[in-house]
Amino acid sequence: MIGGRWKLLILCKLENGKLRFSELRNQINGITERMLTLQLRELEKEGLLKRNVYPEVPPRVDYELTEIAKELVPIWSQLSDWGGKHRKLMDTQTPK
Amino acid sequence: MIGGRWKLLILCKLENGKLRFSELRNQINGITERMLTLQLRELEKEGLLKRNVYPEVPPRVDYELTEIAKELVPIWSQLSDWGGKHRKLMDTQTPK
DNA sequence: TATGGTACGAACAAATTTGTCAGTTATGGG
DNA sequence: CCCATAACTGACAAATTTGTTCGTACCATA
Repeated sequence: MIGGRWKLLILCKLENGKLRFSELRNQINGITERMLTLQLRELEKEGLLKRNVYPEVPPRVDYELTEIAKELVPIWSQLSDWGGKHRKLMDTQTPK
Repeated sequence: MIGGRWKLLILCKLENGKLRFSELRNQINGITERMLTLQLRELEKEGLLKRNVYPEVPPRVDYELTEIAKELVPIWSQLSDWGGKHRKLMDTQTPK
């Protein structure tokens, strides 16, 4: 469910609260609008995030983690710690 | 590093000790020899598992988790717990 | 009337990951 | 000599994921 190039990254950005589409786009280096849309849609379908549309002009939409996704936060933070600890291992694949 | 369709599965199988190539092949439903080889090679390069070749005939090779990979065990077991707890969420993608 | 910002969608192409299938090596047993 | 076995390897194809480029609706403002 959280596989692929962007999903974990998106979820992490939402760890500290709601973000708008454009905020996510700006914070995630290299993602295209298309990919962001696709991934957000999938995460929504999977029940990991909630999409809020505000009926304004210009349009405003934001995203937030569901309760279920919040339970994952401590887990991926452990993964992140592991990654930090064994950083050298990852040099083979981080260059890009 | 542990992304893709097979890697976590392979690592999980090795949680309780060494397994031979053929044992992995038999325990992992649906994997082809080619995929198993490729994934094992990558996991080895990444430093997550160790390959032992015994100079016998017929040939024997087995694989085991490295210390570093063992540190990941509790983490993916938490992921697994999370999955069990929210199983209904996953019905969308488990059918196959 | 023309322009701009926001959050997309659609058509298509490129790249990456998986899968299929047919070998290969090495050696002891019949 | 021929066969069987374990663990692969290589050529190629199919499927999946990502990326590129353009277009849309909406209304406010100049």
